[in-house]
Amino acid sequence: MFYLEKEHFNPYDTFECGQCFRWKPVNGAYVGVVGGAVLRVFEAGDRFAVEVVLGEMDALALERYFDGAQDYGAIKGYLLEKDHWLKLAVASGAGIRLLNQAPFETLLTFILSSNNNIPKIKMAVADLCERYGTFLGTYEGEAYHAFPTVEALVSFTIDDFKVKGAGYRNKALFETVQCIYREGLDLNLPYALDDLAAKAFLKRFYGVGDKVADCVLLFAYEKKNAFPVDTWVKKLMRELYGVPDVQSAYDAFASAYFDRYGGYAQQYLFHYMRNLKATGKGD
DNA sequence: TTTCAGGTGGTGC
DNA sequence: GCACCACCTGAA
Repeated sequence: MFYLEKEHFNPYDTFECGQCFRWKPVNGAYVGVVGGAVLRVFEAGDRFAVEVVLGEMDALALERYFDGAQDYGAIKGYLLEKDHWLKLAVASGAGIRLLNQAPFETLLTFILSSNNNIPKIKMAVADLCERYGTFLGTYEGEAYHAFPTVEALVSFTIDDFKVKGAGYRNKALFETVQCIYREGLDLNLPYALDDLAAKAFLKRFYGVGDKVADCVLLFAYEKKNAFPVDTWVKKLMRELYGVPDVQSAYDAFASAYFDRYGGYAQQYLFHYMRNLKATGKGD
């Protein structure tokens, strides 16, 4: 069993903030697939417990997945001193942890996210795994599948990628898988590359632009200063910080203002904006 | 029946 | 460079 302190972790904040699409609430707990394992996260007294219910995952891998190397006290302390909005955002999303996910899965998942919405992204990822992923077993009457590998997907046609909810993005999935295979690309390479080179590595793929590339840098390659700029983030930069509605202005503001904790700032602020909308208090 | 969704690639200037 | 625009499709 692996444990996370409540001060810097909450399943809802972490799993519903849009960084991952394979976790779902089950009987008051959260169940999700990570690599070849199925995990269950539940409240255990003054902290949360992570139990491996199917497959295997060692403590080191769990710690890495849950971003255990980072000092969240220090990150939050740095951000909430910045301004009023970050103070509110950090408080409202105090349970967010940035998960360190597998590169191939994160790449394909965020290709599916473009001009899409969260329920449909989840649907597409689930269908992709169900069809082409390795069966991991059954837990509480529910079947679980791993995310498919490059090798498993490379023989499929463009039509095979028309999974439920994918729509026209099937072409991007197909092209990306083909490109990785054809060029014999090592998806572990970007870990060792600097930010610019890593981003260029990702943008070679059809269907990967600035936003998707930044998401993969942040959620898979542990580039914690990556700052994905989507419509929500643009909105909050305009409305909270008075940034003009020009792409270059958004980029310049993000790197100058949030510095090395850009990814964390983005998640706290994003979470905050979405919750404002969800509770009907904001616009 | 429309409209919208956590963008991207293609086109035209 | 930058401004448009089409694009699958489930849900409201």
